[in-house]
Parts: sequence; structure tokens; C-alpha cells
Amino acid sequence: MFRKEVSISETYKPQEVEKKLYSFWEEKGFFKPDSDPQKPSYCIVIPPPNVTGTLHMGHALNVTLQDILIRWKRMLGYSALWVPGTDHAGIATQNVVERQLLQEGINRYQLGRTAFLEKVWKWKESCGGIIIEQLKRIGASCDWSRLRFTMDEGLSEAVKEVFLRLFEEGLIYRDLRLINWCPRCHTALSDLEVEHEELEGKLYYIKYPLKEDPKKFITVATTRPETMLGDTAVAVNPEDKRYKNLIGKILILPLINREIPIIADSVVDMEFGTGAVKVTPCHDFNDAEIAQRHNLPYVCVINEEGIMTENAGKYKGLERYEARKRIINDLTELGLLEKTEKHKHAVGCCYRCKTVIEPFQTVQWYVKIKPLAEEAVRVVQEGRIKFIPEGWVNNYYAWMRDIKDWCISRQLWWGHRIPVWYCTKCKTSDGNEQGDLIEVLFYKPITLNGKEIWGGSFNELRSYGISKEEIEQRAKIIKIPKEIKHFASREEPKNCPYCGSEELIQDPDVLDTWFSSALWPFSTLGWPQQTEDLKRFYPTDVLVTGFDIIFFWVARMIMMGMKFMKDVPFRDVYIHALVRDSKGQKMSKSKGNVIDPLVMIEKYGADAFRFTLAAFAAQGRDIRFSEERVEGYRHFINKIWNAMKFIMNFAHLRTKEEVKLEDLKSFKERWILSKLSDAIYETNRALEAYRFNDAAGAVYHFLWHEFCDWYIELSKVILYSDKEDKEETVNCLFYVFENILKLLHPFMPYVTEEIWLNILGKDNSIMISPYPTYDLVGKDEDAIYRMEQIIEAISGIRSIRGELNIAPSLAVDVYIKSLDSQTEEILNDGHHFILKLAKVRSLKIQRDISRAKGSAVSVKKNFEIYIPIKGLIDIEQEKKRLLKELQKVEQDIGFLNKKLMNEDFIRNAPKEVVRKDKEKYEELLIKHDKIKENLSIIEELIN
RNA sequence: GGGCGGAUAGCUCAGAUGGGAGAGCGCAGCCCUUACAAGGCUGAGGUCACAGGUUCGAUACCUGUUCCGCCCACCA
Repeated sequence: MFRKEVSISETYKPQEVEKKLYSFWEEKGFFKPDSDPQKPSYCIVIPPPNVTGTLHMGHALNVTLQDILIRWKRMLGYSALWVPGTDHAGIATQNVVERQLLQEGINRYQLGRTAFLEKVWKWKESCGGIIIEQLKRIGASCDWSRLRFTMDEGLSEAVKEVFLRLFEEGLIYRDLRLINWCPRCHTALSDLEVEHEELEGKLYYIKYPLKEDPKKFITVATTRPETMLGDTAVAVNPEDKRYKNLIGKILILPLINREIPIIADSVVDMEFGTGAVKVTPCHDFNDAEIAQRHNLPYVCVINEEGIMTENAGKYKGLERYEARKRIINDLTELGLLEKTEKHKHAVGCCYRCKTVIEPFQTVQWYVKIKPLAEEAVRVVQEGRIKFIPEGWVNNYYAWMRDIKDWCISRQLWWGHRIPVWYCTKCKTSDGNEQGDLIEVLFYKPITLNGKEIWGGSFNELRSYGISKEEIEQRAKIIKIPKEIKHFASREEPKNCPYCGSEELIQDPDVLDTWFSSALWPFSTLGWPQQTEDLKRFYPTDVLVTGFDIIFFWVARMIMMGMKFMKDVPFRDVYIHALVRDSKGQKMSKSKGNVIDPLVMIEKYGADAFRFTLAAFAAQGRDIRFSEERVEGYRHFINKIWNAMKFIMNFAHLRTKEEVKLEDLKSFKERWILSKLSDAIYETNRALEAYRFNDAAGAVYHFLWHEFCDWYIELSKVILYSDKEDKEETVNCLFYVFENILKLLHPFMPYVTEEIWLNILGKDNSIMISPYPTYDLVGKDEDAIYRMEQIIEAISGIRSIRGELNIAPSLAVDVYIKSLDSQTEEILNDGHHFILKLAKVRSLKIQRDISRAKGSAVSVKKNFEIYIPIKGLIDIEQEKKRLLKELQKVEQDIGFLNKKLMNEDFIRNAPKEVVRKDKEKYEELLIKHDKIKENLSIIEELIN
């Protein structure tokens, strides 16, 4: 009835089936959520990879875990939706394109804004599909019809909407501050985008002469001597006795001979350096704070490019590190460099290009974050969002507590442009037009009537007849002072709402990439439109991501979700590990230790690779990826394949799809079903707790060590006999195997589907078959007990054979003395299994057995095994074996004895524990005697 | 300067709520037995980093130490 003619290949060949099956699933629309409104929903949104990127190990792990969850839930009957998408990745992508341009010898400013953006879009199109194709190779069952991109029309709408609403509420504002500036990327960075790197630097001790007596000095210590040109004070601690009488006096700043005061501020650490600190408000965050308190002037000596400005006097035009060298030289010549010390300190670097960041004073856009953060902390405290493993919440809280306003503007071109416009005609308070205050700088001059124009105020440039568009296209820098009137708008405005003028200019900056990512869980579902998807799938169920973006992304999604959806964006946050190389090193291109997931897939197949990642994904620890492990799981797939081949030999004997525990006659069938029940329970429970490794381990163990090692071996006794009724065994083999396939499918989608569909010949995909749940099959404790006895007997015999080196070709005679009638019955019931699996020629099982002299012995709880070995092997060997066992038993007895003699143990330990130990002790004593007895018989034989 | 995580077999790692430690790979011995040598069977291999403490009992809980790794932080 189930007979189906198929040709089964020797081994599983992933390359031949993966592509075919994936297209099949996709064409059938299995990745789409079920539209049945009765079904509960389950939703995951993918952490969007960089649209121009390629797949790395981190993605592979991330995607595999999500796919396991989504396939599992889909099979459990949920309407499961996994929303895919990609991120425009502002700086990263722009950098790549800029680097390409550099190869042609041009930069983005030469190209102009529009032309450059065209290039980036082209680049995006040229590689935008790659990452998606790679996700598919892993087997990701995303609903590709819902694929989104952070800069597509809908998501751009969402970004605008959010910006406008926050702006209107006063939660977005502009301000002039010191910010982290990357001189290479030419943009501001948020605090998070600065990586602190511990570097071996130098501490320079520089003497500043006193004005009233230039022979006297104060010595300051600094790691950045080049910034001294911008010093506007020297600060000491008010308590510092060394300097107390100098407070208020004037110093002459060397090299440029500017006068600066000595001030007192309690943040100065008396212990460090000389206890006197040079204050450079324009180029140091601390100093800026000191300057605020003391109302010090700001002197900027380093510009956007990291080049010294005209305030640097004769050092103008020098690159910052070159200037440092010159200044040290000059100070040495002047005798003002007291000494130089080695000094380790943390230097802030750009997270994208590793350039040392420069604190720089500019006007930027900020999000007032406190009100959003408070709400985001609350929902986690209330347990509405759970972190797994939960240890991460502490990190989350810590960061949220001291969170600073989020700098969201970037001086880039690739990204969502800030929807704010400035009027150049509106008047400022002192009667000027605002456009006069806007400073424009070109990368290369515009030639007008033979005159080179490098820049100027906006209005000035317009008066030369340079168009607004040209200014926007060609400007390298457009500085718009903080005071200038502005307004936000959804659409490009025609007129200034204040004065009606048409002379408007849009903010040149774009938003931080993470601004759009923060909206991801609802923007991808259609917000701000009130779509069906949004109603059905928000809040999503789980976010699966790495710990490195908890602050960048997770926290911000929670804030934005609460703000705009009034609900959490997801209920669980599963934080997975970082994938390192086998030596524990972070993978990086520069180290050359990157393992390409696609190479793994090609070599071992997607299933083996996925299973490896799942098996590695224990909570709370980084993964040291090892290829050997993948190889090991390829062997596992081979095992599945071979088991299938075996079973398929009997397909024609199958009579039933379903098998019920109650209907089964033999203990071995009842046993394997009970074990299946355990495996089902373990797998589901582990997945519910995001314990992927345990889930993978449970199925692995069941398939290999219970189903293959025991059940298949037992079944051969039936199947290769011509007397036995094979129906029940065959039905069970198939039934259990099919359930294993289902259990495995979320982990190994391809091989399970290949077998299911093309070999078992099922008429529908395994991915929409019902996942086994704990109530599917019951458990039969009696069968489990019986099987344990049989296993013990077989193992006992095998152990003797193995340890005494009895060749497998030698069939032995075995006598089993059972200690009770029940055991006798059980062993007799299974005697043909023992015969076959232990390679026994004749087997006698009785309560009163007379045992032949010169037998090897194994003592079990309920029975003893005797194997006459006289003539088979050297008796001495058996003696050695028994002595070894005796030693082990005596050791155990000693230990238990000590424990049981301890009155405190008897009194305090749970009764159950005491009872068990006593029982064990009794058994060991008996065993001990038996071994002794056997030893003495052996002695006799030898002598 | 704070905070977090790790230290278990030769290697890579599991060990929910304390009762003499497990897997995979590797290693040794024996096997090409009619699903599978990418396999089977049998073994060897561990003072669970160190020192204290709590407990009848600690690899697990507490304290301290050492060695790794990470995150955060304005010592110039």
C-alpha cells in the first residue's frame, strides 16, 4: 500500500537537492504566513544585514536560529511570519563607494551630491541581491514577498513621520556642542560609534611661563601637545597647596604667546601628572565642561580634516600629528619641554574606519533621550520584555541609566536626509538675513568671470549668481548656525512659512543609520499605515541578535516602539554568542581567520552547517567554531540517510501511517515509542527556552543512540526472520523515523524534506506537517524496564567479549542466572535479541543454573552472566578483569559505607536519597561477594 | 576605575532548582556482521583553576585569589 519505486542514492548529496527544494518551498508559498485568522500569530523581524554586504558567520548563526524558531512554530500551527530586509548602513556603504572612487582618483565632493548618490544606488543595486541569495542558501524561510529596505519608500515615510513627531514634541533639537568627529569620514559620530582603544602613548610635560616672572613656570602634562595652541586656561585643584597662590595669575602660552589664566577646578586630579591641566575647550570633552563653568573662550586650532587652522599660527595647514612633532621640536629648542613619559591611555577611534576621532565643536541634531529611555527601562523591569540570557538586562539598565542625548545627524550623503529647511531670507535679531550667516565651503573653487570662488556666505554666493542647487551639489561644508530659524516638513516646501520667501535650503545632513533601524519592527509591517500586518504581527514575538548591538539597536527599538506603537516591539530578546575562530580569536579580514559560511555550506551542506551552529549555541558563551564539528554532523546526516535506506527496504510491508502505543504487542516497539515521547518532550522544551544546543542534542541522541543503535538492531531480528510477523515492526520503524524527521526539520530542513517528499513520497511538504508535541505518544514504564534489562544483558556480554578480546567470529555460549522469576521471564522474552546482538550461539536463562568451571562472569542487579571461556582465551585475562572490577566495587562500597555511617547524613538528607544509597550499597555488597566467589573459582582453575 | 562572563577529558564544549561528572572529535584494542568503515563493539582518559566558608553532602551556593575574554568610564 505504501510501496513506491524510488532510486535512493548511496549517500545524501546536498548540492543536488538544496536549490531544488528551496525553490519548491518558495513557489508553493510556504514562507508566507497562513491567512487563517483563527491561527495564533508568531512573528520575527530579521536584524537587517547591510544591503551591500556578504554573509559572515554572525549572520549565519543569527539566521539559523531564527529559521529554527520560525519553522518550529510554523509546524506547531502558528501563522508564522519572518520579515526579511536589508539596511542601507550609512557610513559603511558610503565608505565603500568612496574607496572605489578613490581608486579612480576622485572624491565625492568632486562628483557632487546627486551624482555620488547615483553611484551609491548603482552599487547597492549591483550587490543588493547577494546577501539575500546567501540567506536563502542557508535555508532561511523568510517571506520574501515582504522584503524591505531601510531606504525604500515606505520606510522613508516612517522615518520622516517619526522625525516630525519628535521634532514637534521638542524631543529633537539642534545644538552647538563638542562632538566626536571622524576626520576621515568627515562626520559627527554618536558616543556609541566611538571605540576606545588602549594605546601606548606619551605624556609630555610642558612648561608654561608666568607672565609676571617668565623665569617661573607651571608645568602641565598632556598627551596631545598640538592642542596647546588652543588652550585658554590652565586648571589646578583648589586644594592643591603647590599652586594655591598661583590661582588667578596669568601665563604666557608658549609658541604663540597668548595670555591665559590659571584657574581652580575640583575635577583636577592632584595626583596625576603635575596636578596642573591645560584647558583646551575646543578639543577635549572635559575641558569643554571646565570652560563652561569658568566661562572660558573657545579657540579652535584643528579643523574638520584634522588640519591645523589659522589660529595655530605658524603651524597652520599642518596635519595634526605633523604639528605635534613640530611643536615638540620647537618646545625642546625653547627648553620648555621638561620631560616625556611613556603613558598608556584610551584613544577614541571611529568604529568604521578606526581613525582617531577628534572632539570638535559643531551644530548637530539630537534626540532628547531621557523620556524615551525611562519608558524603555520600565517595560523591561515590568517583565514585558525578557532578555535571554537574562544577564544582559544589567548591561541594558546600566547604559540606559546614564544615557546621553543621541546625536542623530551625520555629515554624509547616503541616508535619510533630515526633513528640515532653513530660510535664507528671514531676518536675524540683529537685522541680517539668515543666509548671511550660513557658511559654505567648496571642495574646489567655482570659476565665475575668471574669478575663483572657494566659498562664502550663502547669500553672497547667491548674489554671484550661483544657484541654490549648485551650492548644495558642490559644497563640502555648509555650516548653519544654531540660531537660524527652521521648520520641518513632510514634503519639500515651496515657501518659508515665516516670510514667504522661496530661498530655502534643506539641511544637508542625513540621519544616523540606527535611526531608521530603530523603527524596524513596525516600519516593516507597514507603519505609519495601519495595515493588517501591523495589527496581526505587532508586537513581534522574539528578536534574535548579537550583544554588540544591544545599545545601538535593541534599546532604541524598545524606545521607539513604546513611543510610537505604545507597545513593546518584541516580547523576548534572545542574545546569541559571538562566533570566533577555533582559537577563540575574533574573526576579521585583517587577521585572515575568517571562515566563510558559504564555503562550509558547499563543503558539508547547509544542514550539517546549521546543525553545528545550533549545537554550538549554548547560552552565555562565545562560540569557537571548528570545522571538525561540522564534519561530525555531516556524519550524522549520513547516519540518518543510512537509517532511511534500511527502513526503505521494508516499505512494501508497511500497513499503517499511524501507530498507537496501546496497540503494540512487543516491548521493543513500546519502548522506542516511549523514548520517542521523551525526545519530543525534550526538544520542544529546549526550544521553548531557546536552548538550541539541548534541542539539537536531544534529537541527535535519540536518532543515533536509541533508534539506530538499539531499535533498528532489534528490528533486524524480526525482519530477517522468515517466521516472525513483521507488520508491527515495520510500521513502528516508519512511524518513529518520520517523527524524527519532523523533529529535525527546523534544524535540517533540506535532508528531512528530501527524504519526506522524494523518498517517502509524501504528498505534502514536511515544513507544513504538524510538529510532534508531548502528547503525541505515551510512555510505557514496563516496556522501558524490560528493555533496560535486555540492554544490560547484551552490554554485559559484549563487555566480556570486548575486554577479553573474544573475536566476533567466535560465537559463545552464554548462561544467565536470573535472581527472580520476573527477570527470567523478561530475559527469555528477549532471548533472540540477546542471541543476535551479542553474537551468542546458545543461551540458557534459568533461576538455578549450574555454571561451568572456567567461565567469565558479569554480575548485574537482577542476574548474572556466565560465559564459559575455557579453551577460548587465557584464564589469566579473566582474572585480571575480575580484579579490576572488584577494585572498582570495593571503592564504591567504601565510599557509600562512609556516607551511610554518618549519622548526620541519615538524619538530614532527604529520605529518598538515603533509601537509594542504602539500596545501592546492598547491591554492591552482593555484587562484591559474587565477584569474590568467581575469583576463587578462577584461582582454583589456574592452580 | 567600575561592571560582566569564563576556567570541567588531549581538543571543542554540555552539565535548569546541591546527592561520586557527560557528548562530539581525538586516542587504544577488536571487527569490511545483509542501513551505514562518514560505520559497529569494547575501552583508556577528569584532586571539575586555587584557597577558605555554608551544608550530612559542593563541579554547582557564598567570600577571596590567580589567569583569560568582554563591556562601560572625562585621569589630562
